[in-house]
Amino acid sequence: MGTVSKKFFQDKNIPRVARSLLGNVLMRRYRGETRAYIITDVEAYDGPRDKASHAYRGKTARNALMFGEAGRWYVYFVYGMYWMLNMVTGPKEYPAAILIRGAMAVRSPKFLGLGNPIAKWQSDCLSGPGRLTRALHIDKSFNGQCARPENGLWIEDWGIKIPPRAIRKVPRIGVSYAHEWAQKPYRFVVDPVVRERRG
DNA sequence: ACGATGATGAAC
DNA sequence: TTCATCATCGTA
Repeated sequence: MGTVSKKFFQDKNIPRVARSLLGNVLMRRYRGETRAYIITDVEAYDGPRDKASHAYRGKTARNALMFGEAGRWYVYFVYGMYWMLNMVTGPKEYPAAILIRGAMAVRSPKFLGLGNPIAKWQSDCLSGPGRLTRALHIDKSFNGQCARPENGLWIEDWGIKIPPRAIRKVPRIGVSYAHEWAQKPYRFVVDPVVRERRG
């Protein structure tokens, strides 16, 4: 329970960290209002050999954060329109990050911390990394920030457990250029059907 | 299936 | 300095 700290993200097993992030809660404070989003869709970008990763061709001005300390946001711009929200993960100098692709908005902040089953929360789905950052007003100003409440964007553990059979391991999106790495099941999604059934 | 829309990085 | 590409999305 409580704010997820740097230590959680320092694990060298990046796919494992990505998977454990499902069910954690992305928190956003914007113009005096705090909103909560249960993370349902993530992708792991794992180390210098991952051909799908920005870090594959070495350190550059854009990706330098991926080589730095875990627990900071890595936010970059793609396709002339969209901001991608990533959490820097892994040991220092090991370039890795987790892209947050989807979440469920918790409608009623009154449920904060009550441990209600996930199915009983009235919520809206945010599907797609570009839609998510647009909805949360996330832009480059978060790049390099620590994930802490003071910075307006952080992650909390509410003790929500996603049953293993509700998690689909599938290939990552939009990385067909990555050859054999494109097929690796580094995307973790909470299956919406199972999510409804189980609660 | 394709266009919007601009940063990035590699080539020249 | 040019140029292809891009961890996407909305419309068709």
